[in-house]
Amino acid sequence: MQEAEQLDRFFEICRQHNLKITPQRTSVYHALMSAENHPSADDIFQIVKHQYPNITFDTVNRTLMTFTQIGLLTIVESYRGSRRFDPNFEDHHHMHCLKCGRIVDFTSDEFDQLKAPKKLMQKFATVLSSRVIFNGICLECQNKTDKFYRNNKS
Amino acid sequence: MQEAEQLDRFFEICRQHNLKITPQRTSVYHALMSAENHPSADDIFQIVKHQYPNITFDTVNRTLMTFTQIGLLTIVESYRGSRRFDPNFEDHHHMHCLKCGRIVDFTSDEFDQLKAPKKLMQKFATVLSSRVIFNGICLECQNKTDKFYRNNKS
DNA sequence: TTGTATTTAAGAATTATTCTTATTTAATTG
DNA sequence: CAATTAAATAAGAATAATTCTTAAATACAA
Repeated sequence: MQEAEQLDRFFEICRQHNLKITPQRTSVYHALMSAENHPSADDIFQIVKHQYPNITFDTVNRTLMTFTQIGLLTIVESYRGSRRFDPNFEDHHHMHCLKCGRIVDFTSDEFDQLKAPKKLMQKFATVLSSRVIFNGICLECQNKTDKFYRNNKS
Repeated sequence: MQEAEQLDRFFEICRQHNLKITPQRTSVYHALMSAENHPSADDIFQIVKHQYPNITFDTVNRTLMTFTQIGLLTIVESYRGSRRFDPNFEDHHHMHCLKCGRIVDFTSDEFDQLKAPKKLMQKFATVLSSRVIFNGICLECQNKTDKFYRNNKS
């Protein structure tokens, strides 16, 4: 999607949810689209601060949570550290590095098709999404000597 | 495994890692074995406090992190809230309720067999574990009217 | 029984997130 | 193009979760 189209889609979705289109919100959305995978609220805050030096972390974080509520984002599963967001709605799966906390996306048609067992559905009314997660050690971390918790700090 | 056997295994693993067998550690281990699925450090703290009223949260939490390092536990993936632990090393998978944050275990021979795509392995030296995660709304939460973030507080 | 490295309790510090309140502003309407 | 008003923001305090620092206590090896 082109940048202009993306912005139009953003404005459209805000209108659909009666959210005012403020410069701050637009800037947060912009930062998100340009951010590396799975940014934290602070990552986005640092970017937006360049444009709006007076913006507060709370505003950025609240905006991200609002975006999550209206379906512009999801929150990524993690093992600790700060919450991380994901604007990528393409089907995809995650590999976590247990040393550095990096989360790498990958795609798999096979994994996209997995269905929840029927037995499980007796406890759950609705399934909204699914994901396959691998945990391991990335190449960069392989030679580091630091100890690590089985599931480590991000 | 019987309770006595479990304790013996615990002592054995502590010895292997040169960890002293303190009453506090033993109590934390005990609480873990009796806890409901995926307890938080505070859940365990509340249990252990009955036996050791002077124990601090820090001791319990540090002990749990130590147990994680020596492979007695894993940390469960989550979308927010406090860290949750899992002493269950049987292969299993998770369903998260996005409203109440409950995490339900389920088993699946099919899911146990999933292999990371070869392409991914160019970025990762080692794969240690994998899990399939479903997100949805549990039956109990289905009729609640509260708003919720796409991925909600635990 | 003694020595010592480890572990603990206590409390302070840090990190992440959310709340409260007064002010500002987007966007609707006259 | 004002005036109105509900929504959004900034600022700072509050809360929640976790980790650090230090001095005292203790497991256990010798």
